[in-house]
Amino acid sequence: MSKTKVSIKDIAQRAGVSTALVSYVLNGKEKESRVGQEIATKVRQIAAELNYQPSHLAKSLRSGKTHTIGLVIADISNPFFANIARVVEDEAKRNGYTVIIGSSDENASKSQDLLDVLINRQVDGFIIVSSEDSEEQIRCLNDKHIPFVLLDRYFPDIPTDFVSTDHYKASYDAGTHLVRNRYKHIGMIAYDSQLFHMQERIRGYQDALRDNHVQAHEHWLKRVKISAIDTGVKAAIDSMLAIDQPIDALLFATYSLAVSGLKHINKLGIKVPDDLAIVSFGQAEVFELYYCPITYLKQPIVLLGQTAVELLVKKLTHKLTEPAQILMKAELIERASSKTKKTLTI
Amino acid sequence: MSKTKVSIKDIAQRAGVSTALVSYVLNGKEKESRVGQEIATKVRQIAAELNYQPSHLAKSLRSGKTHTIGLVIADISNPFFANIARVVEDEAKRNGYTVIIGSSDENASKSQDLLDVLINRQVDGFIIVSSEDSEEQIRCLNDKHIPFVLLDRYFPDIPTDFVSTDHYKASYDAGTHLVRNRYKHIGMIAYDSQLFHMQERIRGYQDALRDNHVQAHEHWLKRVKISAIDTGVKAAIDSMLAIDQPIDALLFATYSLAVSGLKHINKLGIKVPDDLAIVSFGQAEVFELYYCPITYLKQPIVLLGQTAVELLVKKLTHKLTEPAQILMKAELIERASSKTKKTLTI
DNA sequence: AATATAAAGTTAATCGTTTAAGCAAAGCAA
DNA sequence: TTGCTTTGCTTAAACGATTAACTTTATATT
Repeated sequence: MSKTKVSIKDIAQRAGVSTALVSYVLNGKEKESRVGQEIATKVRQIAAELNYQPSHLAKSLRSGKTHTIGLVIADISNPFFANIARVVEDEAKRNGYTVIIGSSDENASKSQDLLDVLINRQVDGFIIVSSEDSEEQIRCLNDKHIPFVLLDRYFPDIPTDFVSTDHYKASYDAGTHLVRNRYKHIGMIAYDSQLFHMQERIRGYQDALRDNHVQAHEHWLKRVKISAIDTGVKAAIDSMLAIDQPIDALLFATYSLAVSGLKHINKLGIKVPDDLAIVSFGQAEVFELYYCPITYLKQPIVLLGQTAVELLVKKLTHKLTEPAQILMKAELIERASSKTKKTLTI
Repeated sequence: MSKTKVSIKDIAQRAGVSTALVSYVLNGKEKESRVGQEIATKVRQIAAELNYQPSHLAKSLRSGKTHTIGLVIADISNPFFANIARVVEDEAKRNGYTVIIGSSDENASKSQDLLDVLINRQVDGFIIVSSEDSEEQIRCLNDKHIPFVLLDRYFPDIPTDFVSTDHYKASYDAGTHLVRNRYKHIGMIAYDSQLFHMQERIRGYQDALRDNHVQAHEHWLKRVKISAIDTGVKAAIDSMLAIDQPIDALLFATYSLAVSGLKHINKLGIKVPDDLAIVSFGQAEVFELYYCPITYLKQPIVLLGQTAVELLVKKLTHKLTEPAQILMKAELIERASSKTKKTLTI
């Protein structure tokens, strides 16, 4: 009923003591500060009676710690990031932290804005899925000694902590899987991005072909601008099918590319996997429910998110000294979309 | 380079004035506070030089306003909520607010925890997609005069502001659509929930059948526990197909139910729409990419989110006096999964 | 008895900002 | 000269909590 929030001062008044004493008691520092037993219990009781809730703001202002983590992702409405966000949220809560999420739209300037806003809000640290052209921003955070952990994407040239999937290996596995299943004309659609994880996915694909003695065709690899996925993917697929050695298998570098690509493939009336085998990064219901379930690379989202939080919290509490750079394995979930190719029996 | 954050005090020192003056200038109160022209520009210049960023914490502590909105949803990893979250995030940012998102898992106690944490963080207000059994919590917020706007779900018995889809009409439209397309045995799978929006969806379905002179069968409506979706949906579908008048069309009350249901339907080898027509609430890629694209009820997510933020901001700035209760229409997107039933020609 | 130690609590500064109230100097009118 | 207004700026309290440093009283030690 009491309109005003109850503060430490109110408790002090009722107990007839100073605010300092109340603070000591409520922070469990009675021993160090030699507070009397009776008065301590009295204070605690009054606090309970008044349903005292300490002010986060005041605490933070004093301590410089907000117990808040900034999570910077590309887009919360993308299932991959939404799942990451959920894991981070839960794990952070377990550690007494609150998360503020911001979407950068894979855009350097938005990403910078976000960082500024969050720094201004004095988040204690960041978990960042870096976006295109944000290398300088990460360098800057490093220089300013702002604690952060990179998630899923990292910059090999910057010495930062990170938790990431082994994108190279994942892609390599996907390529090898397709070759083993007798596909010989394997295409890949990736983002037109300088980000290292994308380069690694591409390199993994290329090495897989090379190591398996498949002569890659230059038109089998297409890079699509992130700003125009649908038109880019459409053009890429059309061209990959029109060349002299048309593809019989296609690897999508991301979930969004796959969704866009599958739409187009449906429209073209192409049959998966008989006309075209499919493997994709990412995971979602759509891969399960497609008429021909899609083989995909399942990233260890829960572990990635949990580890990132764990690492960051350790940094924040100075329990982490040496740099942590963690790579995790993606799992290839084999479904019908890439099953062994039927060879023509003449 | 300067290690410490620059405060108003630093500026005051350099300018040789008091902190009060700096504050006046930086808040554009030079006129009211009769600050000299020269000194004002000097202060502004120094602030720019030092790249001064006011401390949100201090401001908030003083003003009691954090310019933060708490968004309480069931689960950020669910596409519907993820999309809502994205819209709310963007719209809030446009208004100078930061959003803290929390997932309640459709669970009253988690929801209460969330509210407590966020109130303690002194968010200025809430946007809430209420969860099961949270009616009392909403009443409580109302009593405490904590500003909030309900989103998508509301309680008819509590006088609150809300922005919601017209669930009844949406469901009614879906039912009518199926009847018009010659389906006569129409089932519905809903959540076993007391929440009004779910009751409305059910009522809409029932009224649609009644108004179209379809005699409903008691086993055509199944309520599934939210804690065991997969098993519940499986049992529901099995039973709806096993009865004497098996269903030829099925309406899913939510996206999650549909995903679960479609999985099972696939496993059973049931053909959509020939064996069973499908309509579902929600929207997602999976509905587009299913072998037979799914007819769905498209909720005006962007408008819902934007309006909720707009309303809340108005409340927070006292520009809203009378209660706002807004219902928006869902759009029925007709796809192949509910196309006109082939009637047997003998 | 003199002094040291311990016990129990208070004072006041601090975090960074806002803002009501105050003060001094100058301008103006009578 | 006296008094009033205006201008330009400062003082200090407040928001709510923490904490180093201090005071006071009681008890123990030599």
